[in-house]
Amino acid sequence: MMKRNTWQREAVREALDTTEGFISAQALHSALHASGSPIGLATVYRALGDLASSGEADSLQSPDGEALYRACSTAGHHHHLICRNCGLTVEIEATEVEAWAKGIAAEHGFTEAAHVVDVFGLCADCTRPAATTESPDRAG
Amino acid sequence: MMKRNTWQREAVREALDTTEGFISAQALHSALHASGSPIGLATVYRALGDLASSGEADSLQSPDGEALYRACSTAGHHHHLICRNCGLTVEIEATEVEAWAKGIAAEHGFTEAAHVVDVFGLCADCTRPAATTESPDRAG
DNA sequence: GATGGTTTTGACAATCATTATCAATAACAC
DNA sequence: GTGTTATTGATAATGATTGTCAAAACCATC
Repeated sequence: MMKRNTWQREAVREALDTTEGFISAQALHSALHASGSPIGLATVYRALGDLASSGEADSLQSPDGEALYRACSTAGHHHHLICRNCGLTVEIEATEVEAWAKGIAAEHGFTEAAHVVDVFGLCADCTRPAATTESPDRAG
Repeated sequence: MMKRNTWQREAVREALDTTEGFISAQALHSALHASGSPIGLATVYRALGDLASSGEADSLQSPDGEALYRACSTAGHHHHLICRNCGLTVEIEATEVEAWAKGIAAEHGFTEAAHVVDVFGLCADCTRPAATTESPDRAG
């Protein structure tokens, strides 16, 4: 089975690149449609899945059980600081946590330890009280 | 609205208590049915949700986007070390990580930081090469 | 123990994300 | 250009979860 290059796959890759934070497959599909692309939903799912398994994107599960994707520049292992209001995402390195995870795992006899470490919060902008005239938009 | 005690809620609490690792709502419902309980699926979902929000159980998203629950003895905030093969779960404290998460969040202007920190690996038993005569059972 | 107000239950429909299906299409080697 | 074959996309199917609402259960009270 040889991989072929299609404009659809390119479109997904590009849309992901130009997206600030994490985005769901559904939202990405909507965004593409809004830009005039007739790409199909199933194709977006497939492309995102491919991107994720090839390491060009990384994915995480939102608290709602939705799969979220993001283009990641850093090829290596890293984590995220995500604003739960506007979706702003900061890639963070977690040297200490890596060490900690490895240590904890070893301590309990575990091997091949992988870990899920993501921090959700409110970014500086979204921290301003909602009582103001405007409430920040939800990214999507 | 006053909470009432029903045998259903007790059944869910107990089933969760006697379960080794994390379990999904569906699986817990099946288990209860298998034990002869006529409890409804919706009720199991409700009970688990209540248990989770009252802090008596904690929940996490499986890589498949399923919500998994587990009775937790430790009332406070803690994390998990989970065997991806047999489901064995160890509750761990992560003082360092708490501090780190708070620090990272503050450093980037984030507030109200919550974090998802779970370590998946192979426990000591499951680490033994699969080439042996027996392969360990998958917990369910 | 019976009664009544209110919560809870449960069968089922509805919703939502995701995956499978499969004929039509498009990419690539020649 | 031609043929082979991976890819697409509309839609159905799946599977987890939530909403609905009348009937049943809980519990304070008599």
